[in-house]
Amino acid sequence: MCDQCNYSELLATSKLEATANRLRVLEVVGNNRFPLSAGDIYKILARNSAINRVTVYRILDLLVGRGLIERLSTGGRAFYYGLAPNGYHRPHPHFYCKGCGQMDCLAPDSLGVDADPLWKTLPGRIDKIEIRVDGLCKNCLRMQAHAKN
Amino acid sequence: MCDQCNYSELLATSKLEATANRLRVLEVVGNNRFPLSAGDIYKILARNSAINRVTVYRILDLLVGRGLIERLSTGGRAFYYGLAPNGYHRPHPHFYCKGCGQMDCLAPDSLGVDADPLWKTLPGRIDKIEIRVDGLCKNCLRMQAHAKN
DNA sequence: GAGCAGCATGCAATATATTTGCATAGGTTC
DNA sequence: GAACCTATGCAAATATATTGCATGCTGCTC
Repeated sequence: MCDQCNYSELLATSKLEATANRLRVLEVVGNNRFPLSAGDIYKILARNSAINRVTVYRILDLLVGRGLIERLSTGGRAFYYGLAPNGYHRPHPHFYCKGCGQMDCLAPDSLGVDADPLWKTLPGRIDKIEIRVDGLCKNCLRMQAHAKN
Repeated sequence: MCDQCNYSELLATSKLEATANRLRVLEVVGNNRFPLSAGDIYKILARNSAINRVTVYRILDLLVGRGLIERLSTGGRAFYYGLAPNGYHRPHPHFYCKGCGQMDCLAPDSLGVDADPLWKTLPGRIDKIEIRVDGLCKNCLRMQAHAKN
């Protein structure tokens, strides 16, 4: 969720025409407090007005390419999308619940990471460091406990 | 790659019958010095003797379930499989080259991670922390530089 | 040894997520 | 207004993974 980001402005900054569809996609991704899958985003958008699945994929690719949003991988099969780190958002790890498939953002400092040694030794280019914590969320944990009884 | 793991023993420890196929899958995963996709594993196995794609998937699921191997997600669409951390292998991050799709293991200490704050605050169960560094490997970097000239 | 249960495997079909090819519609430029 | 560019839509294709059902093997019981 972002209260400070102005989405049309973000698009403009990236030299992208702010079409209605792009704005809607960016809003859905940006206003959600956890990352969503392409399918989720499509469903949300389609509730209000017609849009094609493929258009959503294309816009997501475009926005990822311009660095406005980031593409996260999960323990599952689909990619998830969230607002990319920028002036208002520091990079942060994510928690993926294997029970319900829900992906959550963790606080940027919930995990101390020191990447310096890596930058010094890796003989390639580093674009991004993705950290994902897999497990069971509080709810699924409780449900599992009940199921056992 | 593992010189110290005895694969039949590993299977036995997990109370799994050491069928020829399971051993072969485990060997391919274990003897490779970087994680492989299910498709890669299938292709390697099929070169030597007949095996069904589905059997490979099922064996991989089984071995992941028993914690013998681990399933890694990439920036791409397929899962990759590597020997799971055990007495001989410490958990370690991976490097995924967006250029060639190659996934490599990084040294366990290449990245300093302090997960304590997380364990204390997260109201759920943590099974695994997956760290993936995305970028371009040395080779792809060079190729890209050439392409520009 | 016949019958049966359990398990590993194979084959075909299906599901899921994503991508591609091609057509159209709307604007911009000459 | 013709040529062109870009965003979008629709249908089909692709890649990866999963499911359902059939087969064959092993060991067990009677």
